[in-house]
Amino acid sequence: MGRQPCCDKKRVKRGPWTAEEDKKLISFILTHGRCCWRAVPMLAGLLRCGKSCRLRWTNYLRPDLKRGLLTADEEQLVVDLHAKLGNRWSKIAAKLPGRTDNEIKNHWNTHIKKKLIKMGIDPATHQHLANTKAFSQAGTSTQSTVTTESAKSNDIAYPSDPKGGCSRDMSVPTDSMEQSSRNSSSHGLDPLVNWLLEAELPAEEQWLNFMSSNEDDFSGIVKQSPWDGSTTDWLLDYQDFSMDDSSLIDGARIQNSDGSNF
DNA sequence: AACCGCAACAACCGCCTTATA
DNA sequence: TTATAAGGCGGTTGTTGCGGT
Repeated sequence: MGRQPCCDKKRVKRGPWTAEEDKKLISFILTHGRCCWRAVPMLAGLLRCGKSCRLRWTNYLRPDLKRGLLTADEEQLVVDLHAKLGNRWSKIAAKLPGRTDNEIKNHWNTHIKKKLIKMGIDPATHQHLANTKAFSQAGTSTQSTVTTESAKSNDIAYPSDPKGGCSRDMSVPTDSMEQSSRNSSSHGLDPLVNWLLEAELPAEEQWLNFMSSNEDDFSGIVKQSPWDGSTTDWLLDYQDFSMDDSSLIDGARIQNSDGSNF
């Protein structure tokens, strides 16, 4: 007996979400909190797969999401964490509040990876591409797995970085990353990275938990949700959008009333 | 103006893990 | 203990917009 599909693919809508669908989903979750995702489409009046709803909410509609490109510091942290954790995007994302695994994964693949390659770093292993002529001729260290201290510029700082990145012995073989992540004190990570790896950051669900326990009390949501003062403004703004207003989808998406992104 | 190639990112797919009956 | 449902994760694909020709 095979696994059942998560939804009837013939009956669900696919592709980009419309503003109206977003509105329905947001409205539903604001009213009921997050419950069983499989039931959400039906209850919210959406012709979408529950999984699709979850993804849309998690990666795009959650009010605590930061929008826009990763900052240099965030990018640096991603590199450091990736060196330790590998492609565990959800783990990495957990250390960057307001960022999603999908966002980080995309940013890695489109930006960071290229930067590292340009710098002569293998993005997979975080080691210098030792066998490339250019770097071996330049006398670059060949086996140091690299992470960094801090990013003060847009460039990722790496040892032997021709642009002058800082150097540090970070010889953590990729294969042992899992082990290293369990015992981060065994090597010389930044205190910040260590702390981030060990600390349980506040869960984004906190406010949702609150919502779940106060489903009938919207005043409470307005008082305590991360939307804070801009909450109602945003909701009003959102509801003012025309359904055909594709700028909502294509542009900076959801913005505070002062124009700043969430 | 039209076409093409590329980059960016939203969304999907399939597998894995976890919870529960 | 096992089967199943549901959520979560990571890899991949599809769409869109932009710059160059």
